Amino acid sequence: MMTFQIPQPDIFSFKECLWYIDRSFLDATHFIENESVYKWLTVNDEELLIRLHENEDGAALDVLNRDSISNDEQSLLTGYISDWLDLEGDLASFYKLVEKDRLLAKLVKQYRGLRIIGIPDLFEALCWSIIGQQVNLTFAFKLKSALVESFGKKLAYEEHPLYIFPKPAQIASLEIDDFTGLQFSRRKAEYIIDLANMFVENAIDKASLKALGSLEEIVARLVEIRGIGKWTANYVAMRCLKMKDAFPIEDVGLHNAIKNQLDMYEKPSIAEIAEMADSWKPFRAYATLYLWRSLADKK
DNA sequence: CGCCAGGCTTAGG
DNA sequence: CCTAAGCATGGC
Repeated sequence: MMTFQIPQPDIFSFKECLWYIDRSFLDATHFIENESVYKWLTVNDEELLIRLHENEDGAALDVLNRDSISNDEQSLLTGYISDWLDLEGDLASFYKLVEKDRLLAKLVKQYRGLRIIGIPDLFEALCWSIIGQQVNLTFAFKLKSALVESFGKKLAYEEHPLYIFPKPAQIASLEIDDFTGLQFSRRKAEYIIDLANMFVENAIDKASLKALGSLEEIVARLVEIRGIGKWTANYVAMRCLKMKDAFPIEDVGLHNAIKNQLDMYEKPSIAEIAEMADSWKPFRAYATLYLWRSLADKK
């Protein structure tokens, strides 16, 4: 095993980030034990078993299946963690922006240091958001775990199974019937298989999507894909491309969070949300994150 | 059993 | 451009 520190920003709470990761405890692509996250990553075509935890100097990363790593590997791993936990995100500016906000002022104090937990792999992010469409989260986690356990690469950490999310080529070779047994709807199976084919044909990739630059262009590009609407496009822009102003305004969880926080009798309309979210620009993704977080601690 | 769920597509104005 | 209906699969 070898260990190194991850440079971390001033405003950062490992505990809050861990809470968010642990929320998807059914997700077999990671595992949490003793406040440490275990995950297999592919770095330069090699599989590394990492353990992310916190020590007296901040966030630290162990590579469990290696005695040493190259500088190149260390910088790739550091970059991965930074992307995963959004360590570059400017929380200070966001907190400043909402310090008097009627919804967020309290939440950013309560969950200070929580950062957007990313899904760095674009294919995984898109699959996950398609899975999450119009079903409750409990069921969505169940679907993802079935997908990963059926078609992902099975590795392990000691006695715990730990998987690598299936590659597009693997999914592209499947039929709709391969999914229905996993409780996927035929429609979602179609979307995911078609998407996998796009990746195989290099019709979509993270770098060129990011290169489009603006949120509007990225969303416009994504919604051209069948099965991806505005909600999914913004969700992926938020969790994979780390666009700080991405805003899944149609999100039911967001609606419920606002309703709770403002003690409303009915969920707010899209128009009302758009209006209150105007002052959250250009950090609407972060506003969404903190509102989602609040759902676990209903008032 | 009924309503809801971190929506999308299609048909019809 | 906007609205409504239909959809598919469970959780609670």
